[in-house]
Amino acid sequence: MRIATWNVNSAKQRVPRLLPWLDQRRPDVVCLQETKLADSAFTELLGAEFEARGYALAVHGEAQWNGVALASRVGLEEVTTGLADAPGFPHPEARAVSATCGGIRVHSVYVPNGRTPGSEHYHYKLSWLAALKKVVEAGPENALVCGDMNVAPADEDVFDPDAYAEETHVTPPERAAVRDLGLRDVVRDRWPDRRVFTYWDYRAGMFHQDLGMRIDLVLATGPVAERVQAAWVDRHARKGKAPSDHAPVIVDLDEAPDGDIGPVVPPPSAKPAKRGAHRLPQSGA
DNA sequence: ATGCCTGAAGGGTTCAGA
Repeated sequence: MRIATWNVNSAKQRVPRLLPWLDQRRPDVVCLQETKLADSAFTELLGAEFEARGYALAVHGEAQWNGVALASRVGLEEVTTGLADAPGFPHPEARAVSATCGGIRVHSVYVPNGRTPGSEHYHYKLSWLAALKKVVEAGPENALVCGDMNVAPADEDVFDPDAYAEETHVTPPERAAVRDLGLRDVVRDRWPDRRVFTYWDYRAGMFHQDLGMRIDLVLATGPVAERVQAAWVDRHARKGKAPSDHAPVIVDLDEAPDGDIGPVVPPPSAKPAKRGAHRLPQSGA
C-alpha cells in the first residue's frame, strides 16, 4: 500500500503536474495540501480525474487559501473534516481531512505557518498542533499523519540552522509540539543521516542549490511504522516546468492492514531439528 | 535585494507563503 503526501500550492495551477504524477507513482492513498479551492471547485476540476483512476475523494477547502484533500482507492470511510476542538484564526480554516483507508486512520493536514514567533498566528499554530495531538490520541492504533507540518523537526532538516534563527519552523515549542504527537517520522527513520528536504523556496535558485527544509512529514503510529518498506522524497516532482515549491513524500507499507500475514509459528528451537525432520511433500513415484 | 518567486483576488496592487 503506497501513501503519498504533497503540498501542491494550488491544485488548479498544478493540474498539469498532478495528473501525470498520479499516473507515474500510482499511490493508493494521496494527501494533498494547499489546494486553494472551494470544495465545489475542486470537485469540478478534478473529481472526474480522480474517479477515472479509481479513487474516492474527500475534500475540505476554501476559496483562496489553505485547503486539503484525501484520495484513496483502498477505501475511504468515516470521513471527517477539520479537527475536533481546533482553534480558528479567528474562524476555523480548511486544514485537515481524515478518513480510514485500508485499515489505517489517515489525516491529511496543513499546519498553520506561524508567521513570526510570539505572534498570534504562532500561538494559533501551537494550539492547532495540540488539537491534532488530541485527535490522534483518541484515534485507533493504526494511524498516519501526513502533510505540511510547517515544522522542521531537527537542525538537520534545514539547509542552514543559522538562517532560520528566530524564525518559525525551528523553534523549540514547535518541535516539541510535533514530537509530542508521539508518532514515528518514517522518512527520518529510514534515512537517519541523509540530507533530505521537501520544500525549497522558488526564489534565488534555492532548489538548484539544494537549499531547502524538510517540513512535509509522514508520521506513523508504531504498528504502521513497523510496516514501512520504503520512505522517500520525490524530488523529480520539484523539477521542470511550473512545479509546486514542495515535493511529495512517498511511503510504501507492507500489506496486511489487519496484521494477518499468516499463522504465527513458534521460532525454531535452539536445538537444530533432526536432519530430514522437515521433508517437503514428495511428488508421486 | 529587507518577498529575490508564485498564486489568489481583483484591480493596475496587496497579501500570504516559510
